[in-house]
Amino acid sequence: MQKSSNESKDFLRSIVEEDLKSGKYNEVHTRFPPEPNGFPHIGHAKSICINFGIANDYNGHCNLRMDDTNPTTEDTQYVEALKDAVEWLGFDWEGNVRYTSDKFNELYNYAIELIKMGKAYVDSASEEEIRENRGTVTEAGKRSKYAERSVEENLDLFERMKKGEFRDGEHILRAKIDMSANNMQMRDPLLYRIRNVEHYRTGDAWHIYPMYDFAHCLTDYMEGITHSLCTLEFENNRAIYDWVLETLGLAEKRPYQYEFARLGINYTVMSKRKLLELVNKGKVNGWDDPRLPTIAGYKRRGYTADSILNFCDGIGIAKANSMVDVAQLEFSIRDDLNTKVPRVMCVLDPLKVTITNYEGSEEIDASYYPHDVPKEGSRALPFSKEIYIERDDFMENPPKGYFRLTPEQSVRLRHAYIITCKEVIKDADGKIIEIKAEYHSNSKSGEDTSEIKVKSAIQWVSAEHAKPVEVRLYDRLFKDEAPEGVEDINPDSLQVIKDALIEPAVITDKPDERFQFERQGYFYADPVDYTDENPVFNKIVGLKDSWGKKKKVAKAKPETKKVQIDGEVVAMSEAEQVLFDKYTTEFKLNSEVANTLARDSKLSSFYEDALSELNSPVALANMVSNEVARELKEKEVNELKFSAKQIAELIKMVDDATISNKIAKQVFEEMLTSGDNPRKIVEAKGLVQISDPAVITPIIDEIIAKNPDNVEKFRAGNTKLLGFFVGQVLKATKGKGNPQVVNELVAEKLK
RNA sequence: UGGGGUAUGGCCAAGCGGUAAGGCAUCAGUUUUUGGUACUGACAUUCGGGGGUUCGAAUCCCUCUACCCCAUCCA
Repeated sequence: MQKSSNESKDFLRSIVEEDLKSGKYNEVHTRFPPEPNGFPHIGHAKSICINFGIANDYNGHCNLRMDDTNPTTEDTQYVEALKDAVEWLGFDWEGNVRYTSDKFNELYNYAIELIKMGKAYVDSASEEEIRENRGTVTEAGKRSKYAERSVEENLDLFERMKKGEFRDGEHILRAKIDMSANNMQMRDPLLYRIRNVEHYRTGDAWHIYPMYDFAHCLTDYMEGITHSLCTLEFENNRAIYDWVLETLGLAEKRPYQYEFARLGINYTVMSKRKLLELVNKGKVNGWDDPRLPTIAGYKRRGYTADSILNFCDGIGIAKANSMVDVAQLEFSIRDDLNTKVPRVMCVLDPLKVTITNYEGSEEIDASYYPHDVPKEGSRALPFSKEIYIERDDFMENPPKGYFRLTPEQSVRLRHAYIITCKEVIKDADGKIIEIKAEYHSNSKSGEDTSEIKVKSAIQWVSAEHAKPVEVRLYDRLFKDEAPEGVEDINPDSLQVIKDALIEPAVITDKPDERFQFERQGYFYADPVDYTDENPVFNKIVGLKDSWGKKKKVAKAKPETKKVQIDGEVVAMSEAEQVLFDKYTTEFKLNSEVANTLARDSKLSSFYEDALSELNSPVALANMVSNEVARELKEKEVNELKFSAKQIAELIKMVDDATISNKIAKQVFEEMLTSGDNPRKIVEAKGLVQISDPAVITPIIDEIIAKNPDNVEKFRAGNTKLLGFFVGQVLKATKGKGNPQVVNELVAEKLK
């Protein structure tokens, strides 16, 4: 579904929309291109949502592509996990899964083309030499002595590489770009390496494999991708992406790469390396361990696809590295399950309660859903003399604000009766082992005439009817907000309760696979270990617990104010200093403007040119140091469509009050693109400013009449609204109102 | 240190010269037979710091600072 255009959209969608509108492409085509060398995690989910989501939003297509160019790490079990993840999230890759390995032939031919163009060469230097010759971030690299080989020799060598005549590492194919490029990626990047190993799909057909930088752009191109969306760490690689396509002359409807920030979540790790380590070291039970941020883990834990989708939607897409709070994810799943899932009762830490004045048993018809969830359904809930309640729900010496059962405070058994504690029985160590209580026969849920006021209703199960179940309680895997590695693991991340007690309907009727255990949280029947003999439930997420939170002492966080250090400004050269002095003393420019001008020779010469046309040093300086400077950042003076003389003319009109500063900027924008004379623009658009109060006042009156609320707010002290009114009036005059006059008049009127 | 990026409340995030959106979290209150949910309200005189331009700056200019990425025959 396409978002309405006034809704704010992320920068990627803005780009896509723009490209569609301009006709750059007729249709969007994205791709989700993981390497099948690990299990997908929630960061992949974000990428999946972006790529497939954008394709869906704009009626385009999205390919699922295995970027399988490195035979040593990849495996088919990972491609299955990847396919499963995309499918589970509800996306459709339309047709076959794509593989970069399916394009090995075409890729090889493109490499040959590059060699023939003299743009690629076979380097026979050792790995170490290549690294040394690459230089450092501050020093240029040195081109390999093999770079001068003839096209024929390169072709011959490359073919023999392909045939498997060499050992790993003996030769390598590189692009011939620029060994002194500031962008390290452009220092003759590697294109093909020899790998005498089997590829999980192509077997032993190949002895050479393309590198990411070579394969990715071309595969995108061959698949007809329009927008190649990847994470921030590939920003530097964009230059090669463009170089390969441009060099090969693949300009028509070619894809362009855009980068977004990868997802980080606190209290967990997201890197493949660290995830693999957790699995391999046995810190968790496999890739689908419910504590892991893998898709398989979330799935097994009981997260719904909808909750993941909503989460991804909620966190947005931007370019700032960020760390999302797990609370956001937890909100997504609670929010989703709240309206979907039946409520049942389960006691995790049982405390026996004997109801001394109750005999026999009965079945209560109890709704699965609370009053505010519009779903139907109920179960038979057995009640009897002996029940179990949660140990936490009784306290002999309660703190203030405790709502549950105490010797003095009665409590309701959810869906059943109110009970009152009569006796507390303890063992030799003083541990409470049983409560003797009395029930109030006229207090039954739904037909209560007892008029007893209780502060809460607690969960319980009938001792005789309850079923024992295993419950696995998960907490965050790491105790550190930004964990480094296994040393930060939370030792209590998994707690297994072997003998929890659950009401029978859950086991016998199986009304669902996800439940809310009332007052505790959401739970999921473990898809792997659950059997009728040994039911197992995973805790998905706890309910919000404002009581538990209240009990915790709020720890004071040390308020550390960040100290801003001011760095040293580079000193001016002598010539710059001379200019600066001249500007400040002779022309009376303020030091900031003088500084900007003096330090930039393009600006200062432009300024002086303009000054020779019009003796208005301050106004010209402001224009040049602010507006012109922006244009001269990336352009040379001769690339500008406007001249210093035209700027002088523009300022002349400001000086003689023909136009306002605001209009001057508007005219300047126009000059930027059209190169027209400012006077001509002003005349053509009728931009002469309106300063006559007689013209402006009625407009102000109208605006004031239209916005009574804001007038009131303004008069109540919200002086920021002055800007609002001035803006409105200016808008009404199409920008021609003299802002100073408008400002004064508005302020006067609003008094 | 060269290059490429990014800075808006505790965490995400809109905003593109005219009243600082929204979500999560937090704190109050109302409803409630879940200390859940729902609802109501509070929560940035200020946008990394400092200057400048402008009637008006988170938005334009200058400058400083912090953080991230790049020197794998990984992707």
